[in-house]
Amino acid sequence: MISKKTKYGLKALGYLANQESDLPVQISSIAQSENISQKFLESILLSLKKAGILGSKKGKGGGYYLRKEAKEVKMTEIYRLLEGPIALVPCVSLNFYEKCRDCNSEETCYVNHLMKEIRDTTLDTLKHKTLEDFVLKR
Amino acid sequence: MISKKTKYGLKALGYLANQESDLPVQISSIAQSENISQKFLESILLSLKKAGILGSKKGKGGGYYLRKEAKEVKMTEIYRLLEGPIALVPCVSLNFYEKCRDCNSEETCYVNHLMKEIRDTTLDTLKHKTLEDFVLKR
DNA sequence: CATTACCCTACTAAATCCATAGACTAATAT
DNA sequence: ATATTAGTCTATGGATTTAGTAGGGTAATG
Repeated sequence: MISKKTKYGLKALGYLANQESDLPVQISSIAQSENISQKFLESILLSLKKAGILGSKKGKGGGYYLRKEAKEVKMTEIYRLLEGPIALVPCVSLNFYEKCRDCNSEETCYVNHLMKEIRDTTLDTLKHKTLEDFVLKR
Repeated sequence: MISKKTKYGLKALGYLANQESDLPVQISSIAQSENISQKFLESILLSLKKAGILGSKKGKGGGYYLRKEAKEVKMTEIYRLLEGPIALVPCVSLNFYEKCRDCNSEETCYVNHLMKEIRDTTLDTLKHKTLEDFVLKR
């Protein structure tokens, strides 16, 4: 299960990607359209900005906007940024690896093997996705 | 990320599946071999028993044992029992479905579509797995 | 000067992980 | 038979972490 943070972040990014113009969109618009707590969304967008995915502009006419084209924004990047590891267990994570304290050998660990398989399949579907897949065809 | 409960449960089931004989195995043996807090493991095994996967025998020579053959124990069943939904979001869960409060249409929800894809792929790998896949070849 | 992002803090609520302690039950030894 | 012991059952509680909410103030921009 992913956190609300991730879900909201994805929805917000989708909303921005579906924008006609490149003008900044203010937080309140996104929050309202996507039914997200504005304050919570604030912190999410901020972290996306710090990661370089979003840009922002203060003052009148300000708001958030995508810094790259939608097809340049990789889904794996977003997911790892918002949610963290894609793997279901730290010991099979590529970007957030951690050794299990409770098992001495990963080679003989059944759980390890199974989780590796799952990681690979979800990674496979995520790898080929970008924000552009969130843009609705019209 | 799965919980420790799920991880420990899987490891314990694997341990039982790898047993030579059908004799009950006591909690302490499993806990020791797999480096799991014995008391925590107790509650996990109990829930597996209540679900009909494990049987138990009290008193001297007692312990826990598999009630079915390893290949009869489906991985999807175990996962749902220990961890809950396989889906990453309630609105795409088959067994634990819940409507999102924040979106009105699932058809036009980007997140929904993406998460459905991920669900299908992990379900695909889990579907063909049983406890037998945890038995080490020798 | 109005608008909007930015930043900080503190709180609540829930879940996770695990410890502790005792009750109960069945097999074994005497 | 009876006592003993190995083991499961049950319940509770607590420490820690995480998710999410809320408020209020600051800084930049038009």
